Amino acid sequence: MLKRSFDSIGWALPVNSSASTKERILTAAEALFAQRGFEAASLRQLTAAAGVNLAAVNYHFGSKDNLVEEVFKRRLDQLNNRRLAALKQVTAQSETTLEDVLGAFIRPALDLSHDGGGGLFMRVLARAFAEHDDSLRKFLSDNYGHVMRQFTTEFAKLLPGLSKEELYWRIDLVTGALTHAMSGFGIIQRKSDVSETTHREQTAEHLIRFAAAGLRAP
Amino acid sequence: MLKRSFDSIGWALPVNSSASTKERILTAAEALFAQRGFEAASLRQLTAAAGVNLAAVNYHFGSKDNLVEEVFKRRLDQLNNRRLAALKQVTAQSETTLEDVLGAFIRPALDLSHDGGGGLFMRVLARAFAEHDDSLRKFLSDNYGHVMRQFTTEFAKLLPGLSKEELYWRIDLVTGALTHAMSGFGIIQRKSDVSETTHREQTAEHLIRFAAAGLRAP
DNA sequence: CGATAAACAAAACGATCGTTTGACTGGTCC
DNA sequence: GGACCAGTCAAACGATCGTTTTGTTTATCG
Repeated sequence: MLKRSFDSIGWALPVNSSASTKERILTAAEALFAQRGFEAASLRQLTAAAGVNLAAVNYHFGSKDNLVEEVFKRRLDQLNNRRLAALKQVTAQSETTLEDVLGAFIRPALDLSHDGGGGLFMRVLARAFAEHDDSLRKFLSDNYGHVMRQFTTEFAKLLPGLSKEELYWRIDLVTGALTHAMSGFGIIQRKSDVSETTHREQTAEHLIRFAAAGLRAP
Repeated sequence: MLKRSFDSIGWALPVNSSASTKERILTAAEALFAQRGFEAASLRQLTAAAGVNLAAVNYHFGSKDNLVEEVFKRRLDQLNNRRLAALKQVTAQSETTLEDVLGAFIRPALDLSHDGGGGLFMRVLARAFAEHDDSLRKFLSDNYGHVMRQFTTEFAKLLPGLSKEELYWRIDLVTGALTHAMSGFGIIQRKSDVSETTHREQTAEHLIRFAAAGLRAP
């Protein structure tokens, strides 16, 4: 198989021994999926990392596929809720700027990369994006659709000169830039003398500045 | 395993029966890797699609890993050459605009998605991006580095007001938007009444307009 | 022609995969 | 106490994986 620099996990998983078996599986799954991908991550690696029996996955989740779906749902619901809450907050202000809405779109996504105990989920999502599965597309559309529609409506208000098609295109490109930044693949790497929080805020600022100008393009 | 809408390939591969075994394997591999991923695509599916014997892969390429690398190299070399040629052409003009350089960066990548017999490679690349493997990062850096440096130099000339760090960030975000657009995952889908060529040119125009504004952001 | 080597094909190899089975545990309720 | 049940565990199942082996065909060249 492909030689990877992490044929063994290499770092200890933060297994909370007091957590339930289900929780421990979910936590380990998120990390392992992010690191190895859905197909390459085996249930034997996963259950060993989680400190549970091999059969526990099929017992608690029915199948590996269901586990994948659960890992997704857990984080996507979080992201959706935070995005909508942030959007509600900025639109409640007397004057809402494009940067405000972009912040509500971008910051919860970047935040997700480091809290909730995981922080690797965005890589999972980036991988899933790339997998380009039709059933995944439908799943994301079902779970993301209403959020994207709300943001699109707000963007449209703030960019009245844009045609619908042009607007869809540009939001799509913003999503691409955001996904790329989140996946951490880009050339920009956090320097060791910058804290994770600071780096995330810098990323958000760069993204918002870039995206705002792109959206406002003539 | 994950239920996919294409558990069987579903469409006939354009296997040129006169092509050499090596070529047929490479062509089939590119399509299958794009569709299923590197890990999920089995040599049995691959060789069946290519119309060659199972052992042919290990005979001609040594291993599945080497095959993956060859698939990459073949397309990346093409992309690098076309980008550099396009860049050389626009910088030879009396006046080079930011849009020109962006076109030289973006158009060869978009073109790659539909010619050369494959057209699925960019999905492969997008997947690879998301896999976030360190060895892959090194591989891409080795094969991409000099091209990116040349483009960065040109961008720097055209955007004298930008700090180096800011410039790196913005080029990275442009790359993200480009990758996303190429992967075809976005909400924007080609309509059936638009030809592939037209759709590609529209994509290029949207991308260039968006990226130029983003790069020029105050 | 005979020799040499590259190319192809069929079959099997050991390993690993997701999943299932059946036994055993500890606790809960009648 | 005995019946019940969710949970855990070791062990095994059949399938599929990448790779190797072994033998045959095909082509090249002295």
